[in-house]
Amino acid sequence: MPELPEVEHLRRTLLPQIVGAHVQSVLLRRSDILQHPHSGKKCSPETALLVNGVIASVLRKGKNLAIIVNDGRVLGVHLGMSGQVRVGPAAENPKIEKHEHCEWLLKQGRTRRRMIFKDPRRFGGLCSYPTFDALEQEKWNFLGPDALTVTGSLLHDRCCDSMRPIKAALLDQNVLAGVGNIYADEALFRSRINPRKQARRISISSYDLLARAIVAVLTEAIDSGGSTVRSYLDANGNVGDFVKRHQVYGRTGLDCVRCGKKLRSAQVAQRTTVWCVSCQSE
DNA sequence: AGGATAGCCTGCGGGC
DNA sequence: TGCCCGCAGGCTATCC
Repeated sequence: MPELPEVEHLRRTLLPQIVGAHVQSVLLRRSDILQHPHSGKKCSPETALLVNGVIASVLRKGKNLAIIVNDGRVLGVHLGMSGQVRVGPAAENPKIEKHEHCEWLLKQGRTRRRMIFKDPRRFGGLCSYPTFDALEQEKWNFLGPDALTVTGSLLHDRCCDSMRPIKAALLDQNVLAGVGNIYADEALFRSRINPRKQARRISISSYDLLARAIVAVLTEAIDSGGSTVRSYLDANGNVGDFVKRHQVYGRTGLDCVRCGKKLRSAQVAQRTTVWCVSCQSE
């Protein structure tokens, strides 16, 4: 389940493969994965999917990616639960896997590559914008600050009136962009905060610990290539290693790495949540 | 109006 | 072996 570290690692592995490449053609197998936001003008799938552009940059906010071409067009990419973007050599008869909903032919110098968007569960998708400004005004400006930039006071300001459990606030992309179920549990464990504690009852000093824990765990996960729980692969098709370093996520019933007590799990904010009752008493 | 809930969707693993 | 069911969860729409 791609969260910020997986999307950021994907971005980094994508950059050397696609920046500077010319988008020669596109094949959209499922048109319903491509959205044109209502306030934007409709255009052909080729225009929406960057055909004839030269890829200039790939940006990220939270779990969202944006591929930008030299004439200003932008393609928003969201991986949802099971989305993948992969780049490989352009073969004569490429082996088409199930759920490869879109594929691009890229050319850079004499090198031709094939980029694919695959998403079995289709919680993800592609979204076309005429400009980066449009993407910001229609989507990114509604997100909270990117989780890699969060500070204790920022988090406190955005949560201190909320009656919700802190975990629910962390998962809300309008509060903070990029944290999902895995890294919410990991950061709460590191900062010894009970995931069910009401956001407004958490002290400023605990928010400081929490913000530091969020940045630390996300940074470590990016460096490990993300967490491959089921299906996550980077642009080159490689798995992420961070699962080995999960301290609570996926460890229900196992011993707490800090105190040795059994970790418990329950539904919090409608998500399976794992924590240590003994350690996380803040 | 904030917060809880339902529904979207497929793959996989456990139980029988 | 094979079927069925439950679970996984990011995000939006809808309800309370």
